[in-house]
Amino acid sequence: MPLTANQQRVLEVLRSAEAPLGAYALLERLSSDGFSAPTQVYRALDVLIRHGLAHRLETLNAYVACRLEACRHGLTAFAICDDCGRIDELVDNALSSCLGNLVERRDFSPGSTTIEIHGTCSECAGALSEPTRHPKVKP
Amino acid sequence: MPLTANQQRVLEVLRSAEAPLGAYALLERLSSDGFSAPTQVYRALDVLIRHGLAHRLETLNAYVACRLEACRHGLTAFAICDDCGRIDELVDNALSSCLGNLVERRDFSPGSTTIEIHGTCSECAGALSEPTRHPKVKP
DNA sequence: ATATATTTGTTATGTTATAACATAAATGCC
DNA sequence: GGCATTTATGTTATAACATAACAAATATAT
Ligand SMILES: [Zn+2]
Ligand SMILES: [Zn+2]
Ligand SMILES: [Zn+2]
Ligand SMILES: [Zn+2]
Repeated sequence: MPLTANQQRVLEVLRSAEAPLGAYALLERLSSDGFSAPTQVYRALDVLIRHGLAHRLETLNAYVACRLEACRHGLTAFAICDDCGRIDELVDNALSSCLGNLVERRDFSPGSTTIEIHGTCSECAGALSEPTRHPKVKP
Repeated sequence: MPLTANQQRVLEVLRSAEAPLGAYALLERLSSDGFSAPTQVYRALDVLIRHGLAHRLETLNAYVACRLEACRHGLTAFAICDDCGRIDELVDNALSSCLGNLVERRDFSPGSTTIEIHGTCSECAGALSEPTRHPKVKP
């Protein structure tokens, strides 16, 4: 199922970004491309997310392009560096089964699961005093 | 450290609710109590959350009273029933160590972690055709 | 009692997301 | 090709969630 022009444009901007972008930040970057209202961005994001090509980060109200193949076949956790804003996607069988067991014990039928880990990435932890690249990130 | 009057009032409303409440829903229920602006609710919530007496559910933009003692001593996951709106707090050592291992392998230093599992609770799964109690919940 | 800090009230504004409806473009059928 | 049906897009307006800024009131400490 191919993407429409708008959907491709949104995906390209997400892919070229080093950190998550909010819908209005996307809108700004796409205004030269004909986008004029948030609806257009949200509509494209909706499709991209349903296709697994992008993710919404609930704790940031922001969006990223999917960068992990395995992502479609498992539960994905996001490691979010609060210093540089970068996102790492984590898929792990142990984690999936852990959560599976946990909800099974409660007779809970899981649909979608959100896991977002805030903290400091290895690069930012190493370079203690260097300037950060994407300072606009929530604590 | 005792709570102020406003903080207690917000906490009481949260405790008496069967499902998470948004800040403006809280404001409505507290308007007869002198609350007149969202700031007042958010300020109280801020304190309650910092004290571990309440939680914010990122995927719902809503708030619940903490109902689990163990909560303060571990990573808490929230099982959110999309049918009835009820929340179950889950603390599990296996899950914690799973996540710990996972981030350690990536040299990521975790701060706070958000885990929210949407799905259907056992009661709602059992009572297949009964009317739901809190229909206003995101999918 | 008076200075200090904290809490509260109030108004305004910022940020994120959706509703509603009109237009345009693609798709499938004859 | 014409025509109906669906899908995508553009546009305007509004809803929902959250914070900034500042003044007034209250608590606390010396
Ligand atoms: Zn992904
Ligand atoms: Zn970093
Ligand atoms: Zn709790
Ligand atoms: Zn339920």
